[in-house]
Amino acid sequence: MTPTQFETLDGVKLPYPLFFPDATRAVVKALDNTDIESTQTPGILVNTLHLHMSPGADVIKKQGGVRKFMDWHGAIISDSGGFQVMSIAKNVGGKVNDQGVTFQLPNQPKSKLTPELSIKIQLALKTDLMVVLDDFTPPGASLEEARATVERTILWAKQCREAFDTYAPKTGKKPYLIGVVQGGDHLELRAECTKRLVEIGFDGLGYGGWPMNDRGDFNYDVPRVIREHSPENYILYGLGVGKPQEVVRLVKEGWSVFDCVLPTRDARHKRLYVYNAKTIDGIDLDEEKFYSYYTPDKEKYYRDDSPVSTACDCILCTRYSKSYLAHLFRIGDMTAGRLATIHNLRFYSIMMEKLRGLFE
RNA sequence: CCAGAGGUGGCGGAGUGGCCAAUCGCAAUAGACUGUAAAUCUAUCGGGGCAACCCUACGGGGGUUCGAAUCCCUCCCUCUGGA
Repeated sequence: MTPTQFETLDGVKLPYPLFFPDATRAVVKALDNTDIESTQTPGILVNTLHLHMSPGADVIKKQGGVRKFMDWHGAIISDSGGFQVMSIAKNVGGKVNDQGVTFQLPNQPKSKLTPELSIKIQLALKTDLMVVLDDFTPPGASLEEARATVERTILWAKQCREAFDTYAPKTGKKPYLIGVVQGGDHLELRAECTKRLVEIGFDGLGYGGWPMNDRGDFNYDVPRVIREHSPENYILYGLGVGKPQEVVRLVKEGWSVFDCVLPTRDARHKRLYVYNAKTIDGIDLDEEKFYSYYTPDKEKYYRDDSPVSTACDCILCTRYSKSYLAHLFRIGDMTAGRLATIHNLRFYSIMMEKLRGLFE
């Protein structure tokens, strides 16, 4: 049986599937909590490494966890910093070895992360779901390179499991602990990695990072293989997944948790998602093209007093016109990014509501 | 009327004899963005062949020169100060 509900540390139960927008540094860019709540977003994701660097786990621990720190009432999950192993340590500055990772960004203090420290920080953050530190397999990695990252990922996964069992509270609800499958495009390696992680034992498995092939197409073989080798009751989590159609398809294939920067980043970058249907009831996620991109600052919208979408009940669509939004983007006001982000998050939450039927 | 300053591509604004179809910024158009180094980045941006080419272009007209947005003459217009 695929799990049907996600339980927070406070005992709040949320129905799957769940999409958590990224609040990497304990803030969804351009929004405050009342904005996020208005989009009916059930939870958010924060990042271990970023919060470790600022304000520091001690600051947040002292205040009782991120939830209290930022006064967020929904679910809150954390990423380990594993993705930054690739995006920062391997690309910009830093070192990776079996002991852990050091990160060095220009004009920033050096920062270090080990599997144990990542878990300790996440426990201090008091998130509802946490992820093991993993060694990212870069896109296009050879079998040999991929195997090396898999071995290190397994090693770290064991250490994370041990750290979790040692330091997690002995009583009460514990956070979910998620292992991460690496292995790149090598399916047999993905399968092996999955099996070995299951052997160690987790509440679920995640994978992601850069799930596209060379042509930029989403590779659905990888999640399929992971699913085939995972126990029925595992939470399957698409880390950093994905575009709307990708989320829809993975939900249909049994994946239940997602986080992604796309809706929020795209919003700030003037890409809004708009359902092709005229009303919310009319939305059909089974249609091949169920949505379109809307670029808000085009000249042709300067005088358009209609709403961005009639198949949306967000603040932007119920209150403001295309013309007003175009104006806000044109003059570069922050409110443009805010309204666009609210809209895109509502787009995703509507999508997840529609997908809920598949889990009942 | 006199004295200064100036008129450059949709706009702002460089360029003062050839390397200028003309730096750059804005606007416009197209694209990218997937466990956030990102309110970012990339490309195009006079017309046509869409390359090595040709045409129309730097207020109008005329001239000097092998060659002018750049020099000279003249006209028109704008701004500032003075009668």
